Amino acid sequence: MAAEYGRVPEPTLARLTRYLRCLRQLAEAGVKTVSSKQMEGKLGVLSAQIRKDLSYFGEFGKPGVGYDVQHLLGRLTEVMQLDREHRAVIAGGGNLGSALAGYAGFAKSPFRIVGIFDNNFSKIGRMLWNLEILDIRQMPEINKTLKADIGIIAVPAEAAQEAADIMVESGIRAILNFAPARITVPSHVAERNVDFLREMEMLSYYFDRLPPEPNECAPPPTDAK
Amino acid sequence: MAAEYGRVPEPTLARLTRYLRCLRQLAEAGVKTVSSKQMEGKLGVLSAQIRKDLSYFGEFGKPGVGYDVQHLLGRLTEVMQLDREHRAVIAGGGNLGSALAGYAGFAKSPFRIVGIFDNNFSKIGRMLWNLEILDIRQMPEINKTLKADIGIIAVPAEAAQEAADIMVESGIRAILNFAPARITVPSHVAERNVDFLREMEMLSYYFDRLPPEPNECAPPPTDAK
DNA sequence: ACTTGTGAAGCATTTCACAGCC
DNA sequence: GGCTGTGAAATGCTTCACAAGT
Repeated sequence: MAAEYGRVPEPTLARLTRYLRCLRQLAEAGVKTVSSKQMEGKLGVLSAQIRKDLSYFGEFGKPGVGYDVQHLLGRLTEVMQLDREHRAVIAGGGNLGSALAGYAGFAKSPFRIVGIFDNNFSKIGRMLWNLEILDIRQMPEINKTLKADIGIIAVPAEAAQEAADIMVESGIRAILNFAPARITVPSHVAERNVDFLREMEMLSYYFDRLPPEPNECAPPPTDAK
Repeated sequence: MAAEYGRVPEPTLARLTRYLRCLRQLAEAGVKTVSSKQMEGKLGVLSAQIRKDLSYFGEFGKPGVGYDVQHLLGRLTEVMQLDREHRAVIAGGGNLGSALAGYAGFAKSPFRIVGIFDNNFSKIGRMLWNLEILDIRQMPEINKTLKADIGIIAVPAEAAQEAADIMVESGIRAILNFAPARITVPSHVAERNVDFLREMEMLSYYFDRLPPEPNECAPPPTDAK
């Protein structure tokens, strides 16, 4: 296990999760076989890109035929390590932490929320869904039994680094940071950011820089490309 | 207005939002002047990268001195069009929509949530924070008065495309999609995705592919600041 | 006839390195 | 001395195009 594949580009990893979703749908629909060209039609990713992405992890297809849906689904699930349960704790019992703890989409995923923590005494002890909000200062001790390896940061920007530090001390190996602030973690801890304020700011940039809405007329032959 | 800068790489725009946050902090701290090298120290972005990014939009610095914090902050805020209010509507009155509608971080941003919609009659009419949940089927009509230009999709994956279509029909010009599903929009509408399940799946990949935790030995010369 | 897997070409972004200015 | 702005080099990712397999 934990096969070594050399450095895989991050965009490839991101697309892999899309291939997986597509394959799950195909499997559910009972489709036996799929070609990279068919997936291009469904996903809008060039077939050559799909084949190149898959080639980082092995040879899964048969020339002239395509890929066996079940087999490819299984292999990619292994590659992404989504074939085992991942236990996660949340830091922050506010709106966002609460929404994440109750997210229905986790049910069909390998991720389980096993603990929720806050530093605010008015929240500690309260129930959120089926979990009691615990004192974040006790996370290192409590996680010896919780055994979570993923930490989700859902606290205000100012508290994000502090939460990250406690998670690292608690033995967390991967952190998903929702706070609009950069955190620093040691190199043995994986980290990704979900920063929706940034995404909104980027949307803002594109205002008045989009093509005009086509009305009824034939589009002008401006071939600005 | 709406100055044309040629094609700006997306990674540059993403970093611009980080420069802005850094500059706001510096301005608040009363710092007058900053060099790209100092920002490299704070952000971990190479000074040459910072200067190249800024060069897409103009020449803001003085050789030998650096950048005037207030001036650069103002110019970048204009460039990103964050100097005017953006009105946003949310589709989906569940956990996530509710958390977004109540997000305290919007207070210090140019973004205002002006409406929240759902298709579920058991939710329509209920109050969420200070807003009544409205019938999403009426969004095209209601948005004539709301005049929102950003739409936030916080519905389950299966309903995401439907929500996007109604938003486009309502005159929305930019969509932020939180659903773990790809949506299709016309080219005059900007679109970005916030897909935290994907981020968790990518974290999963890195398990057992991280360097080992250092124990007692001399700390590595990581110059994290 | 159709599809995979992959070198090689093409393109985009990052990093280097330095002339010019304070 | 220190810093900016920017061509040029280096790197990394995507797309092409085709030999080989079914």
